[in-house]
Order: sequence, then structure tokens, then C-alpha cells
Amino acid sequence: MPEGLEAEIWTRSAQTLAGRTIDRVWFDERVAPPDLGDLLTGRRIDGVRRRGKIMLVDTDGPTLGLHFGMTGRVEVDGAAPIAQLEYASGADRDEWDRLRLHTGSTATSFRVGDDVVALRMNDPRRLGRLSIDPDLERLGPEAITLTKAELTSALHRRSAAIKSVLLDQTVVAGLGNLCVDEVLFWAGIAPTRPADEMSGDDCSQLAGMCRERLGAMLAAGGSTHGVLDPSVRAGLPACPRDGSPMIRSSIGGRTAVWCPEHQA
DNA sequence: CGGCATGTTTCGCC
DNA sequence: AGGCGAAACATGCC
Repeated sequence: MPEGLEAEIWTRSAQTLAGRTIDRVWFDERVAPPDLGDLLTGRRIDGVRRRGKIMLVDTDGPTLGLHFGMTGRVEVDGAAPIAQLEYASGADRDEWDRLRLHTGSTATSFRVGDDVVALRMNDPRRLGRLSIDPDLERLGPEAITLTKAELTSALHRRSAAIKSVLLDQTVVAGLGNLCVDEVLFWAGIAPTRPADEMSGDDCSQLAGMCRERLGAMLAAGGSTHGVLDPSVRAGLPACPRDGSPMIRSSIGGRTAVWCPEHQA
């Protein structure tokens, strides 16, 4: 489920934790540095922000980084900001929990019950990771505010397919497989096109669609709210724009869905 | 059983 | 050095 849009939704939801103190930490040692609990216990949460697909919990000590992998998700104070279920059955089993942050004292008099987990990460496939003071230097510009100049610069000397290059987080940060197909669809650009052969107009169009479509998808609820949502990808109906047969293939090891008629 | 999945990381080869 | 593609990772679902 998680791309940058989901990380943004969860981040906004978790901002309610600001001002609270972390009283207790439980985590799955297989997905985090061993001293993560010691480093966070007793710290006050200063704020929550996002960079690319990473959610960042700033404290008066270190910053906690949450990377969601393919199936990670977040609950804040016992409520899931994104209600959509990843799996049809048993979609939220305790044994898939990777992080549980308990908070008690707050900036106000509000107090959460001891049994409620303030911040919970659940990840069935366990490809997600928890980190302390994650390195953000290598991440490219934010997809959701991407400018033509940023994109043009990022694609320089990248001869691989534009779809693969856009999925590289050091090129542009925050795009996942669904959103990449979505913005390419709207920009009218075939995913197979070599990235460094984009024209100025292509870069302008593509960057503009990143801002416009990602903004719309965020408002609608995330990366599964585009015209090429998972149901469309599975069923592959006619192109929603021109009615032509859509194509599904593998590009850079990822499934690509596009319309060969208007994406060239 | 085989194949697929909204993501990274690693490795061998240019 | 750095880009590229394939494989690996881990697990559930269809």
C-alpha cells in the first residue's frame, strides 16, 4: 500500500502525537537497530514529518524513521488513518506488528489509556524498516512539488526507461509503482521511453502532472485513488481516456500498465 | 502449486 | 564511479 502519499497521510495523522512523551517502546528486532527502544524511551515527540516515502518522528533526542516496504501501515491512537484493508482475511494481526509506541504524558491534560498504542506499525510482509536518524541526503526532490527544472536535472544521463528512473528514490522521492503509472498516463508518456530523451515539454508536462495528480490522489485518499487503481490494473479494461486496449508488461522488474494509443 | 504484490538492497557486468 | 538489469528479501493471497 505505501507510497509517498500514504506516508503523507499517516504523517499528518501522527502529528497529534507532538508534545507527548514516549513511555514505552516495543519493536520487532528483525526490522530495527537493537538499541532503538533505549534511544526513544523517555523522549518527547517534537513533531512528525515526511521525506519521500519515509515518515519521521522527531524527538528531543534522535529521529525515528519509518519505512513501510510493500505492506507496512500505521495506526495512531488505535485508529487507522487509511481504512483500506491490505488483505481480505485477518488483515491486521498482532503478530505482524513491528512497532508499538506508548505515550502517557502530554502537553495538555489529555491522556491516552495504557492499553492504547499511540503509534503502531503493522507490516505482514516485513519488508519495512525502522531506523534512527535515517540518511535523507540521497533522496531526490519531492514528487508532489516537483518542478520542471528539478525533473530535467534529475533525468540527466539516465538512459533507462522513464518508469524505472522515476521509481529510483534518489532521482525523485515519493513515487511508487501506482503513482508512476498514473502520472505517465496523464502526461501521455510511454513508460518505456528512455528518461534522458525527454523533451523540455515532456519534462514540463510530467512535473506538472506529478503536482496535479498526486495532489488530487492525496486528497482522494492515496495512491489507490487514481484512474489506474489496483482494480483497473487487474482487470485491464479499455483506456479511460480514449477507449483503446491497455497494455500490461514488466519494466525494470515492475508491472507497468499503460495505453499505447495516447502514451508515446 | 505457481505466480503475483503499492519496495528496497545487493550483486555482477559493463 | 556509476548506471543498469536481475535476483534476493519475506510473506500472504488468488
